[in-house]
Amino acid sequence: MPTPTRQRIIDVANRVFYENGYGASSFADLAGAVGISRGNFHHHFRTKDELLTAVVDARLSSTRAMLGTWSDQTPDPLDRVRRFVEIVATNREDIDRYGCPVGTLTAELAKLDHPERAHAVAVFALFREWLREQLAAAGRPQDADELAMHVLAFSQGVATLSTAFRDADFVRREIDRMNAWLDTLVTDPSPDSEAT
Amino acid sequence: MPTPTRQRIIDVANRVFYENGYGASSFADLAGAVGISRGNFHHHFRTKDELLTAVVDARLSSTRAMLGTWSDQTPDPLDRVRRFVEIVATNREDIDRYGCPVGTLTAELAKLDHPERAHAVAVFALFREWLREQLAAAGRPQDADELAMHVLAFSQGVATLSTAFRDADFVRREIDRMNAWLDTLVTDPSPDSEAT
DNA sequence: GTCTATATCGGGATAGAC
DNA sequence: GTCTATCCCGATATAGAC
Repeated sequence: MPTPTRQRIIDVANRVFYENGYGASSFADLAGAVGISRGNFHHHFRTKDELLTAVVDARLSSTRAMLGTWSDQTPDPLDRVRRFVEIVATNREDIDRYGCPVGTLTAELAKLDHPERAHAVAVFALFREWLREQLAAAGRPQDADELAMHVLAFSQGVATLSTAFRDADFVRREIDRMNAWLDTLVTDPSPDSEAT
Repeated sequence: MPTPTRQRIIDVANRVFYENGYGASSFADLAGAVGISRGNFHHHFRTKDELLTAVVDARLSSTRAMLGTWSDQTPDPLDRVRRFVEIVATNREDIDRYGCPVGTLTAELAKLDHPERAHAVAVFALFREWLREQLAAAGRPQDADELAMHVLAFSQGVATLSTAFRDADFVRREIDRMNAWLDTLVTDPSPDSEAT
């Protein structure tokens, strides 16, 4: 059986929200991209906010799946972190044009003071928690969350400047720098290992 | 004499664009905030794009002034960089709610594929060039631009996650980490000092 | 320069036929 | 489930009086 219309709408909206922004995406755009009428569109999603909730849920679900795959395919926890670090290069063309899907959506919803903001931040929290687990397993249980936030900040900084300057060399250099930093984590003593 | 209406419009729009985003800011909002009629508003700025150009020009000008002040008030080039690094803490309350003015505007204009995007990126370029000068003066002429981009990426990463998680401790930790990294710059040999 | 009035368009959202 | 037709509102933008 073909993909149900509801799911097709979510998939299209996920992409259109990413490319054009939430506020700039109209029902007419979305219905046209899905290939259905606006009336039918409203049959599946009464309001735009309702659709946004479904899109964020879909992102939460696909992110969970992706992180699970990474965990399955990569035995070494530090290599898993490196796989995360690499996505700013893997998705570079999209990022150059539209930025990071998570960062740009949370930023837009913050400005709109939108009720879904917290929900969107949960996608960030998924990455944060997964990175925290890997860094704890890599020998940094004491400061794993701080380090996870640092890696997350790296990805957001690189994504934002990649969108601004569109410089592939910059992205590569920052990834190399981050990987070198990750190497130091296991050799260096963790900050409060002597304080405990 | 009082501030001319045109300038008052630019000042208000600068702030409203920052807080609500460019696309979500209507002429009615802006005219109301300035305290004039919509008709009068259009007398000063025919289109929203025209107003955006004026706002970005104002930001370029105020950024130049701010960087000049920092240069004047701070003798040591590395201390100047530290002053830049500190702004994510200084402006934390605004950043928590609205993100970085430069990063969020360029991201939005990228998604809108807006002609003013390049103009908005010029604000980033101003910071980049200023940071490059300071880092070159601090003893890193070979890789000053790379390092400048790294510092810029730091600020954007911290700003984006600050908007998402609103965690002052995280911001403080990242600033401390960046300052520690800046310390290593002068002691460490620069990458291609032996290659030349 | 500033206003009111108005034109025009596109947005979200609903009703109801098929 | 899907469509057409329609409503209502708010948005940009213009015209013209004062």
